[in-house]
Formats: sequence, C-alpha cells, structure tokens
Amino acid sequence: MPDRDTVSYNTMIQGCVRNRNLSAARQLFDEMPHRDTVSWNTLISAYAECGRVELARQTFDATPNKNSISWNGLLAAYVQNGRLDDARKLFDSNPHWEAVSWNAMIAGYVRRKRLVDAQLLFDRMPRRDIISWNTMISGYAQNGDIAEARQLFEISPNKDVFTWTAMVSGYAQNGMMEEARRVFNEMPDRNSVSWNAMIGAYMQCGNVGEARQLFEAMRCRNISSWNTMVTGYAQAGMIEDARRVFDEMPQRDSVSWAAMIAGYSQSGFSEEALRLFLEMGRNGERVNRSSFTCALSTCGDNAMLECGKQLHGRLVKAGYGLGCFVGNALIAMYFKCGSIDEASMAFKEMKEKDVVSWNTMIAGYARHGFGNEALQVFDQMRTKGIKPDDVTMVGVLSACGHTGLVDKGIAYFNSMHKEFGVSPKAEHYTCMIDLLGRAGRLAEAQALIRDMPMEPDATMWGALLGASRIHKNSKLGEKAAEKIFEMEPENSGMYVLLSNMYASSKKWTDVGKLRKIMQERGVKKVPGFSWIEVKNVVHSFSVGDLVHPEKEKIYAFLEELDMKMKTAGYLSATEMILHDVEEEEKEHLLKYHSEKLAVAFGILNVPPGRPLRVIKNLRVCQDCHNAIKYISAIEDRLIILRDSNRFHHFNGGSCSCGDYW
DNA sequence: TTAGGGTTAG
Repeated sequence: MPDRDTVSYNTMIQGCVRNRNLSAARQLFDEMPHRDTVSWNTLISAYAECGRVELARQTFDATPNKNSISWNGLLAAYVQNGRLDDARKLFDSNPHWEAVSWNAMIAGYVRRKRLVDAQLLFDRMPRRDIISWNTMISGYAQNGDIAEARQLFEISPNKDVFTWTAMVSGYAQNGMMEEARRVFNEMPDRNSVSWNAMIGAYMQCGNVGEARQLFEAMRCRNISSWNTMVTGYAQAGMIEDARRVFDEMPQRDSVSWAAMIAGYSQSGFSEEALRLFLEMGRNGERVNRSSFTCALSTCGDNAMLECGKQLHGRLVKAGYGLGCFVGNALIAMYFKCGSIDEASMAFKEMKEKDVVSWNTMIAGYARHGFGNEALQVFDQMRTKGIKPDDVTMVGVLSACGHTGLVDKGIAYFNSMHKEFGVSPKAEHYTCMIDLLGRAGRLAEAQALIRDMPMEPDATMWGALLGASRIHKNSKLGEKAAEKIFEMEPENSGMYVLLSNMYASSKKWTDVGKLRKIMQERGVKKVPGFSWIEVKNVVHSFSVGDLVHPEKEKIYAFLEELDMKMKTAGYLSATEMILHDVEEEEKEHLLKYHSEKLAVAFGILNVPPGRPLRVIKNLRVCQDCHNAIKYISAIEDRLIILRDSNRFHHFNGGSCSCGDYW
C-alpha cells in the first residue's frame, strides 16, 4: 500500500515542478518523512527539464530503488541538454533498456545531426517500434538525405500519420514541392500538422496562392495554421495581409505575437515592431524568447542602444538570461549599436554557445575593423572544437579584408574546403574580390571573377567597383558599373560610387553624363542622413541641415573646429564631391555633411570622455572620414560611426578601418 | 521517444 502522505507530497512536488519552482519542490522533498521512487524520479526529471544535469545525476545516484523511469529520466537529462556522450555512457552501462530509451538516444543523435551514430544504434535495436522508424526517417529527411529517408519509408513495416508527414516536410524542405504534394495527396489520414506542413512549404517557396487555397480548404485549422499564414505573408513582404490574418485569428498564442513582431521587424517597420512588443506584454501574453529576440534585432538595426539595454534588463528579469537565441541576439544588438565591450560581455556570459554565437562575434569584430580580434575568436572557436560553417568563413574572410590581412585571407580561402569542409560559395568569392580589390590587386580580383565556378552577381561587381574607386582605376570601374546597371538598373548607390570615381579623377563631363543618365532612368540618389542618440532622444541631420533647433550653435562650433583642423594639417578633399562647382562652394557643402553635423552635435551634448555613436544611412564620404579623424584627436574623443557598410572607430587621429572602406 | 507554426550570424 502506498503511503497516503507520500502520495500527496509527490502531488505537491509535481505542482511546484509544473510552475518551474525548483526550490519549493526541493524543500518539500527534503521535509518528506518517507520518499518512494516516484518522489525521487520527479526530482530527477525536474532537474533535467531545468538544465541542471549535475543535480539530476546526483539525485539519480542517491535514489535507493531505481526503476526504469529513473534510468530514463537521467538519460533524458543528458540527451535534452546536448550531453550525448554522457548519455551514451549511461546507455552502454545498462543492458536492459526499453524501446523508449533506444528511441530517446537515437533522437538525441538525430537532433545533433549525428546520423551515423543514430543509424548504428537503430541497426542494433532488438525490437524497433514505429517511433524508431519515424525518428530515422525524419532525421534523414531533415538533414537533406531525402533518398535515404525515402528508402526507409518504403521498407518500414508500419506507417502512421507521423511517418507520412515526415516525408511531406522532408520533400518540402529539400525544395521538392511536387513530390511533397504527391505524398500529401496519397496520405491515408491527414491531421492538422500535415496540413500545416504543406501550407508552410508553399509559403516558404513563395507560392502564396496555393498556400491560401489549402488554408481555406482546411477544416481542422488550429493556432499553428494561422501562425503559418501570418509568417508566410510577412516573409513574402505582404505585411498588411499578415496583419489582417493576425487580427482575424480566433485565438493567439505567444508564437502568433512573435511572428507578427518578426514580420514588422524584418520589413523595416521598426516602430510597429516595438509597439507590438509592448502591446504583447500589456495583453497579458507571456513575452517569449522569440519576441525578445526580434525586438532586440530591431534595436540593433536602428542602433537604439538605450532601448536595447532596457530590453536586456527586462529579459534578465523575465528569466531569459541564458539560451542561445536570446544571447546571440544580444551580442548582435550590442555590436550593431557600436558597443563592442557589451557585446563581448554578453558573449562571455553565455553558458552554452552555438556556432551562431561564434559567428556573430567574428562578424561583429570584422565589421568594426577589429580583424585581429575576429581571428582570435576564430582560433578560440577551433580550440573548443566548434566546426566552422560557411557563415563563419564569410566573417573570417571579411575580417582579413577589412584589416588588410591579404595573404592570410587568401590562405584561408584556399584551405577552407580541405581544413574546415566548407566549400567556397558566392559569398566567399565576393569577400575575396573585395579583399583583393581593396589591396589594389585589381588584376587578381578580375581574374577571380572570370574564373569563378558561378556567374558573377551585382554584389561582386559592386566590390570591384568600390576597389576601382579607391585605387582610381576608372576604366575597370566603368566596366563593373556597366554590369551592375544591367542587373540592377535602379541601384542608386552604385551610380553614386561611379560618379565619385569620375569626380576624384576630375572627369567632370563624365559626371555630368552620368547625372543625365540617372535622370533619364529615374534613379534618385538616396538622401544621406546621420543620427545620434543623446539622452534617449534620436537627433537626425541631413546635409546643410537648417531644421535642428540647435543649428546655430552647431554651425558656429563647426567653424571653430574647421580652423583648428586646418591648423593641424587638414585639407578638405574637394575632389570627392559629386557636383562640379566652384572650389569654395564645394568646401562649403562638405563642411556641413550630415555626419559632421551629428558629430558636432554629439561633442556639444555628450559629456566629455564618453564615446559618440553616430549612424549614417549611406557610406561615409571620404572628406568626412578624413575630417572626423582630425576631430577625434583635437577633441580627444572616441567617435564610433556606423555607415551602411561597416563601423569606423575614430580615436587619436586614426580610424579602425585603416582608411579602407 | 517521432511530424507542423516563432527567434539569432551573413
């Protein structure tokens, strides 16, 4: 007979665990007069769920009468927390496992993409059940081995709705939409998951119409179905349709909110994204990790450092301090706001780091021109045994490019396939064209474009055009520009780049011609503006700004600064301006570029000793870049400027970009 | 212990 007292204690402990109140659970457990195996097992699985693997192990070791549930609990603790090798040790230490445990171990391998280990275990299994088969089938399907999945599917002794749905989404995820649809049509039974998988697949391949038709024909719609539609519309750029579905849906959960926030955030509707984030909390919905992640990403995109810090505080309070997605979003936010120190703090504080965490650090340092730091992180990553992926290599190559480590970059590029198993893709070739071009090795950059195993795209020609501008090779620049205009006739940034190149060679007739072409084609130069956040208020400036309330103070200060700069040896680079006007007027226009206005405003309003963080929507102009170097020395300020391409840290008269951008 | 919806790096 079970002790009635013990049973009610167990029930209470389970209640605490459901509310994730571990300490209350532990207290009850400690004060129990008699514990049975259920009590011990409850505690083991509670620790497992909260990621406290060591405590789970200790509890397991102390459990007097272990049953199969105790063993499975500890196994799950290891598997769920990614400690597969510990799980395997435990698994091998006990010959009496049930199918559930075999399946758990196999699923763990599958989740970590260790298909070989999964298959070996599957082959050794004495009695496979349908879940074992399904785990293997979906494992292969989701890892791109659709042929193997299909083969297992054919020979599997039983098939249920899981099996069929795994095949549908497997085909869909591998871009085989016709097969996916065929399997979907053939399925003997479909549930809402099967429908949602098919709808989501259509959405992901851009077939919004087919997705909508299925959604409308579907009778077993659940929240996920609606969420799929919200996400699909948002990702197709149909943000209004997404909002309509979001408003129409009969019930929302935290995923619905997160999907809508992400939609706004990714479509550039930052205000709406942040507003919805706040509304989510007010509506009593528990703000989940993904909403935090999206909101952080919005702050990063707009360089709203203060807002980002507030979110950081809120998410720590909400208990979301750990975890890869949130942590990675924090790192990225701090980098994008120009705060390298806080980015690396956030990185250090993460208990578990995934490949994205490392990639974010490498790319972050690279964008700031801290190439050596980026490469140090890359070395640490390899020391820790984390396998670099294609994004890692983009970061590494651009770190080399932005720091002038040309030979190192070439060496990484040549060995990346052999050493890291990452074969060069278009992005890597773009990095290399940029790297060679910046270094003035234009012929090699051209040769690379010619001999690549893929067609060059506009970004690659853009890298070559940028390099031609820096090294004043207008012939090559023209060739690159021609290609770009063929592919992207409305890319105004490239017209400006080309025009600047003509201007710096004083080819004013060509500048004029180009301006005429731009007019004819209706290409508008995007107006440049810069902004700076002071005391939680964003101040933005355009060239020759006459709107800002403190404009007189700013202009007077700039005049003063100009004198000091000239004394220190500054020459205004009148050659870089777009228009062919009188020298004096050119100088006048340059003096009041938006980035200079924002810097001047910052010096006047940010307490001495604190860095200035200025953002510009376009690339920084050469004259401003030169001037801000002088200003950083004269005013003894760290000035961090984010332009559309990268970061510049101006300090003591020089810039972290080493004058290449 | 298996299938679907949200989030991070470029």
